[in-house]
Amino acid sequence: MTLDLPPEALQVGLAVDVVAFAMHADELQVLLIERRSLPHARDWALPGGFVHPGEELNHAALRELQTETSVHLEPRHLEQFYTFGEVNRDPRGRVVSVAHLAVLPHGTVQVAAGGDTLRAGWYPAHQPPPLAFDHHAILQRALLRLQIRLEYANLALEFLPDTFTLPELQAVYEAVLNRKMDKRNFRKRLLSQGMLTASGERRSGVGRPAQLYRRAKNVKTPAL
Amino acid sequence: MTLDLPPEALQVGLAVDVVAFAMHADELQVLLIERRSLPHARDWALPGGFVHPGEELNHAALRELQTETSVHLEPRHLEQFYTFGEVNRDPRGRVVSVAHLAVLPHGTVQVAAGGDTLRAGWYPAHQPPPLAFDHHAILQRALLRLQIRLEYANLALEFLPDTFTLPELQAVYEAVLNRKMDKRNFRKRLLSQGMLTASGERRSGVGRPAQLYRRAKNVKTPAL
DNA sequence: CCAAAAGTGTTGGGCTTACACCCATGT
DNA sequence: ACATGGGTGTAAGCCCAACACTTTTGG
Repeated sequence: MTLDLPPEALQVGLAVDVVAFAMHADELQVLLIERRSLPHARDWALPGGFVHPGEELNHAALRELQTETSVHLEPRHLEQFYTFGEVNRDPRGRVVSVAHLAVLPHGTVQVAAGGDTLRAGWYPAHQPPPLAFDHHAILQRALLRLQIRLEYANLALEFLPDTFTLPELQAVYEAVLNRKMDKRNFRKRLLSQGMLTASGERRSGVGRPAQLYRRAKNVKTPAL
Repeated sequence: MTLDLPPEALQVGLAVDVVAFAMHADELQVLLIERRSLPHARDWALPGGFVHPGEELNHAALRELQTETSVHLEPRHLEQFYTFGEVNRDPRGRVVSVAHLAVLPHGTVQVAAGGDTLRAGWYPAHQPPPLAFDHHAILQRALLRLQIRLEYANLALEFLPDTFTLPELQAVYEAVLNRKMDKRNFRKRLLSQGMLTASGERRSGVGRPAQLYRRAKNVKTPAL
C-alpha cells in the first residue's frame, strides 16, 4: 500500500504572484517590482515567486509580497483570485501561478528593493507600464475582481486608515471603479448601510474640516 | 544564459477536479465517481486527475470529465473557479488542484465507469454523500460560484436543451438557488431581459402545453 | 472676503415583491 | 368533468439617479 504520487502525475513549478493595490494621490496604484534576473531581467513585473516546500499558498503570497518589496505591513486583505497555468507562460518550463489579490492600507507607499528585486514602486493600476510574462493579463483580472469585491464585500475600508472621512472613502470607490460618483447619493448609500460610525473628531486641512468615521463594530467581511 | 527553473522552484503534482452540474428530476445534481484505487478507494469523489505534460488546464478538465465518466458531450460551460493547494490535502504528497465548474445540458444523465472509476452517477448537489479528500469543500465553493454566475451570466440556459419552457427555466433557477420563486415575477423579469425568443411551438404533456422558447440571437455570455 | 472643500433633500422613474384566478389540454 | 400544469396584471415599497446651494474653515 504505497502512498506516493503515481508516475503519470505531472510535476510543475508552483508559484504565486501578488497584485497589491493601494491608494496614493487619489489614484489606485499597483505594486510592481523590477526584476533582477532572467527571464525578463530589468522588466517590471508583479511581485511573486515559487512556493516553498510545506508552505501554504496564501503564506507564500504574503512572504513574496514582504521580501520582494520590504513591505512588512500586513495586507488588509489577501485572497487567491485566479490560477494561470498556460503551457508557455514561462520560458523556463511549466510554471503554474496562483495569483493573489492584496489590499494595503493607506500610507504603505514606501517600498524598497529586496530579494530578486532591483526596485519596487507604485504605478497607476489603470495605466500600468508594460509587464513581464502574462502579468498584464493577471493585473486586468485582479482589477475586475477588486471591482466586484469592492461593492460585494466592503473592501473599500481596507484601503484606508482606521479613521477616515467620507470624501476619502468616495475617492477609493472612484479610483477603483474608475468613474465619478455623486457626493450626496454616495453618502446616503454608505451611511444607510450602517457600517460606519462617526468618531466625532475632525481632521484639519484646506477648506472645511470633514467628519471622521470608523468602521462599525459589527461589520463582517463575507468569507468568499 | 540558462532558462531552466531555478533549483528552489518547488515541484508539485498538478491536478484538475471537475464539479459538473446538471438538472435531473427538477433537482440540481452533481456528477460523482467512485474511486477504484487508493487513496480513498471506493469512496465518492469529484472526477479529476493529473494534468498531462503540455496540456492546458481547461483541456485537462475536459478530458478528465470525459474519460472518467464516459460523458462525451461537450459541457455547455467550463471554467476554473478556485485552486486548492493546502499542504496536506492529498496523502500522497503535495498536489495542487485547479477546480473547474462545468454545466452539462439536460439529458446528459447516463454516465458510465471508465479510467480509474468504478461507477459514476448523479447526486443531489445540495445533499451530497461524503466525499474523498477536500472534495466537499470544493463542491461547496462550486455551488456558490454557480449561484453567482447564474444571475450574472445567464448560465441557466446552459442546463437546458435548445428549446425549453419557462417553467423548465424557472425550475433551474429554483434548483440552483435552492429557493422557490414567484411564477409571474419570474416570467416578467426573464422576458423583459430580451434574451428569450418564443419559438411558437408547444410541447405536449400533462396539463396545458407550454410555450417553447429559445435563446435570442444576440445573447452574450460575459467572459468572466 | 475669498478660496477650498464639506455637507445637505427632494423628486421621478424603474425595479422588485406580493398576491389569486382563469386557461388549455389529456384522461 | 376533473386533474394537471400554464398563463396572466396590478399595486406598494424600495432603491437609484439626477440635481445646486449653503456651511465651515484657513489664508
